[in-house]
Amino acid sequence: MSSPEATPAAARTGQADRGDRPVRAHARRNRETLIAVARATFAAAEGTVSLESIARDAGVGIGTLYRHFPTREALVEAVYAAELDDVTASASTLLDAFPPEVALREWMDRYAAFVATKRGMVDTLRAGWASGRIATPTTRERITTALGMILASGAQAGTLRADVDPEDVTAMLLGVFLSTAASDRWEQTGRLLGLVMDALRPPGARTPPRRGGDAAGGGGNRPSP
Amino acid sequence: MSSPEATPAAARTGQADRGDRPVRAHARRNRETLIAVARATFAAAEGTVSLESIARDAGVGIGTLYRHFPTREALVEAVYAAELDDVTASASTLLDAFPPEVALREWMDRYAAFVATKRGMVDTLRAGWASGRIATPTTRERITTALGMILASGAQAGTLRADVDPEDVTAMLLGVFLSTAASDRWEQTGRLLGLVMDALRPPGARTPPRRGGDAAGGGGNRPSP
DNA sequence: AGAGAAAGCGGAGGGCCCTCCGCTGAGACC
DNA sequence: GGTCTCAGCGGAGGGCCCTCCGCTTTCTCT
Repeated sequence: MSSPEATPAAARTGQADRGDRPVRAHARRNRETLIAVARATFAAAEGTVSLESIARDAGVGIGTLYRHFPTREALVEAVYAAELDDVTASASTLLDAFPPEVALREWMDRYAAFVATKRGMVDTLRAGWASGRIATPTTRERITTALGMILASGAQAGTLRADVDPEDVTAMLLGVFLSTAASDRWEQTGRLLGLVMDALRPPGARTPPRRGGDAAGGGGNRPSP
Repeated sequence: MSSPEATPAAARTGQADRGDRPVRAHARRNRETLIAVARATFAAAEGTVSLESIARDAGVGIGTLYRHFPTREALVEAVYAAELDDVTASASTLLDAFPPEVALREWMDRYAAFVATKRGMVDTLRAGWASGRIATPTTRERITTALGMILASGAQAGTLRADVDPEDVTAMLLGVFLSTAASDRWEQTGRLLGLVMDALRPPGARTPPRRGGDAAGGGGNRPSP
């Protein structure tokens, strides 16, 4: 995802390529092809996906796939990270539109929906999350940042606790997804997220009736998709 | 332990029931050897364990291992289930000794500690939990039953919510373990269990200062980044 | 005791994972 | 353009997973 290495202004070749060409063109293209094929394959497949089939479909050798993505997790994370922007970006959008505690629940739902579409890679994603191999520096941090923004806003408004570490909430969410997002336990995911919400409200502010709509003045189930 | 149907060890009693085929003595011994070897190997190993090495160490062919345990999960669950009794049994013991909400937290801690010792099989356990392949009929149910006992007791005492499904709490716990029990995030596990406790208290009964910036009771010395 | 049946055994085999390494050709420099 | 060089390529190879099937051993019945 990043181009760390910096070739010292190799720009002056015949055709200037926007000033920065650290990687060979063909290598970059291979990488992109691999991600594209992987995304499609992961989305289509239900169970495990063979990396060799991805390499084959992308028209490269298995060695090339492993050159670009040293582990299965690396490839999965690349696909996952590439699509995560929508989720993280929606945090501030939601905060503009709703009070923090409503925005939080809504954001959780969106994240859950996002994860639910990752069928073909859930297993790997799961293993990677759990072991910290995935998302420690990159992805998880982005999630935690988005989450932290909402939590801080709610803390200021007094509708969310101020004494929780956003990282703990991230872990909690991943845990909920890990334990429910695999099968068809979609409603259970919703109930568990409700429990998480309950844990995040300040002592006095819990809404007694649990089922139904949490309301809070704005309709528990948001109108948006 | 499962032991689907244990015919009286009619290894070679003169008369055996004809409707009911006893398991051959040697087959049973093989099964037990496999579980014993697997338990030792899983406990010793840190990462993934080769099933072929288990079969080899048990002195049987790989085919025999797969005959007894058709999937890796089946073997892991057999080992796991065999040691689960201590945990489930402790539920009623704890209820005798403590008020329900204290017993609940204590029980969670014990379960967490138990899972934490399962190092060599966490990955498989995780995948099995998440997919429902493990523990759906057997193990998970035992956990849920133990948990339900504590929850019911707390509900009656008014110190725990009455409107939560024990199965949801089981899923929540598994989620917490799934997302933290892998690495050394032991203290995070504690904090997350604290959040779960908060979610399970009835609206009025939350203890305001207890957890938070500092820690829950014992040694939450986690530095927040 | 002897024989027949089938439960149970073991390992070959095919597929996937990931590593390693010799070769090719893109790009830099002349 | 021509040459040099190493980034990048591809696939062979070793290990593990799991299946399949012919052979062995145990148990039952006579």
